[in-house]
Amino acid sequence: MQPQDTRTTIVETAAALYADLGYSAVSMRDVANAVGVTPANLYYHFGSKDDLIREALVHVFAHKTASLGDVLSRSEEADERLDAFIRWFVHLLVEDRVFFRLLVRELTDGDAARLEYLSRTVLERPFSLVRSLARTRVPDGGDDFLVAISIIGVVLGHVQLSAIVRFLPGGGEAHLDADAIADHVFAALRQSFTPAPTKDA
Amino acid sequence: MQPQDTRTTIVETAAALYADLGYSAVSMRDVANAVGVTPANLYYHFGSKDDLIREALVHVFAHKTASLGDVLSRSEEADERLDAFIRWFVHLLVEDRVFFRLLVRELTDGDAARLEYLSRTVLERPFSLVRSLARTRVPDGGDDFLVAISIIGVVLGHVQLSAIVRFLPGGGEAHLDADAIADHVFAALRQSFTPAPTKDA
DNA sequence: GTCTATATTCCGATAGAC
DNA sequence: GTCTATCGGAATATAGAC
Repeated sequence: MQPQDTRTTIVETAAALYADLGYSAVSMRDVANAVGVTPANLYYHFGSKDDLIREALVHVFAHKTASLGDVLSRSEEADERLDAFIRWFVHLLVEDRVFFRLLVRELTDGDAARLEYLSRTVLERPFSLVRSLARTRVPDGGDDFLVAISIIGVVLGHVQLSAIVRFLPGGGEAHLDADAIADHVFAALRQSFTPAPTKDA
Repeated sequence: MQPQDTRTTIVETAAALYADLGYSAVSMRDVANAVGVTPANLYYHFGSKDDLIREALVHVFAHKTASLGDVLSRSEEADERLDAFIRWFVHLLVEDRVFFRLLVRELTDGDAARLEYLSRTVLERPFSLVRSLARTRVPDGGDDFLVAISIIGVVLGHVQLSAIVRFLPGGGEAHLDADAIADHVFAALRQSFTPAPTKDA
């Protein structure tokens, strides 16, 4: 975070506040106070609150999937690639709280334009990679699109439900560990999307 | 919605607005205008905005899982029970938009007290049922708690990602149908959590 | 039980000095 | 580029008439 230009500090501070509290719960005054400047300063750098929100989203989401290509290019073997993706995605969601929470907020509250932007910039690339991963393991008549959604969805669901794990019977700290989640999801998906021996063939 | 007492109308109107826009984005004026009364009237029925939010959540979540017991008691066979749960849960999330969106909002923004309440009233019961379902199919050394989280999480993830399905390559209306999602998730989970033939045994 | 009227604080946003 | 000062309106909430 070192000393950097005010504009970047504002964007990063705003993103963290929006992730924690939501857009409408965070006023321009709140952001200004957290940064240590006056509200008027924010209006010098950004035309409106909506502009600041948009820039904060771009800042957090941009280039977030850049490393995925490298992760997947390390192996040609299907299981290893699936494992690598799951581990990468779980760690991203668990460790980058701002990214995870803004992602969920956008899935819930984003308008069509922002959702389309989000899809193109952060999700389309990993989604296409996951979908081609899925295509090699989907059973006859299966839908590789839905398989890809399941892979992404089960990871998202796990991280989201971690908010109540400690309130559910049998839940404990061990179920919140990123590697434990990744291990479990990989073991499940590996079996799920490997064609099983059919009984009537 | 027929003519009913003002208090109930306020609660239901508020719940719908909170689900769509979020708590802080909806003012007491907004709720009052939507109901057709004055803001002062809301403060006759509810002590504060937080009280109204709390009552709206209780109204939407209470007894929401009452029908699950009946659904699961119709069969003793493991696959049929898993299928019945998945179908019931997918339809609940897809068809009750207010419930689904308030559930996601609480998972994201709820404080510990509200999350504990949410867990007890809506999630603990289905969770325990899913967990006992899981216990019969989890492989040796598997964690039935994480299996239950996966089952609930993949359904939640599917419905949540439906917001961007139309923006992803290959996505279409067919992938938004509740029964199509339920069919796919059941087929996937059935294989995933049935012990597969082990190679080294 | 619902209203009018209002107190007080906070909101997004702008003008203009430095 | 950052500030002080402020505008007009909207926020939560209350007092008191009907």
